Amino acid sequence: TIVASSLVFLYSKCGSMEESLTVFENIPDRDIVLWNTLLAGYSVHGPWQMAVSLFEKVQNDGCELDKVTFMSVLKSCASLAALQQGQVFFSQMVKMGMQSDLLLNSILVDFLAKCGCLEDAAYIFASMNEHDVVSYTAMITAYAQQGHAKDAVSLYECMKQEGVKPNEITFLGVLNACSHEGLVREAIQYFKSMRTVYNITPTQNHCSCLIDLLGRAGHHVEAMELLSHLPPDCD
RNA sequence: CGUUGACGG
Repeated sequence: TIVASSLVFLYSKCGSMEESLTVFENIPDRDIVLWNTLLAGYSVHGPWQMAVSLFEKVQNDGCELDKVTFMSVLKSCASLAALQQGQVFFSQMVKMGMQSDLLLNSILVDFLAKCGCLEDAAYIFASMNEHDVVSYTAMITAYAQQGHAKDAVSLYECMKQEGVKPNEITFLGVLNACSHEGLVREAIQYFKSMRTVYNITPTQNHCSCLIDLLGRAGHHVEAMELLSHLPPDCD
């Protein structure tokens, strides 16, 4: 059973969900962690609907739901933009008296934002008593994706003031925000600060984002120049 | 003990 559990983990980790499910079903005594392992696999690799439909079977199997279980299904609902389904999970969570923590709140922010409920996401974010680079980045990315570039940028500034260091994913959100708003100067400044302030090497994703931004703003010369400095295997 | 969060065009 230990070997089988490890297999479920490994298959789930690498996205071989059919194999994972096959092994899972042949394990006689499944506990909540094993269920969570499977659900987490579906929440990352899909099909996300599987996480949702398997959820009700967890309790039938005699396992007690925990935070990790809800994280997986809420994450799946986020990917599906399934607002109502996610709200059902959330209210069930509240009814169970489960207290939300930093990770769960980050998922909630992401879930609400992906469902188009930006205000609700911002409300949850504001109500959190603790933030880290992930929760900030989730909110910044949410603003950026909905075209609220200024909110994204100002939240980024706020994050720096709080002493939270941005990472490469944060910058993708910030650059994306600048792209929407045509904030060329700011984008270039942020881009440069990645190296100079945070010792982060920009990836191809960052470069693509910046090139796209420059192109959209009509700065084709600069865009071409940046392109010429990139590794040859760029898209 | 093993399972959990943010990823641009």
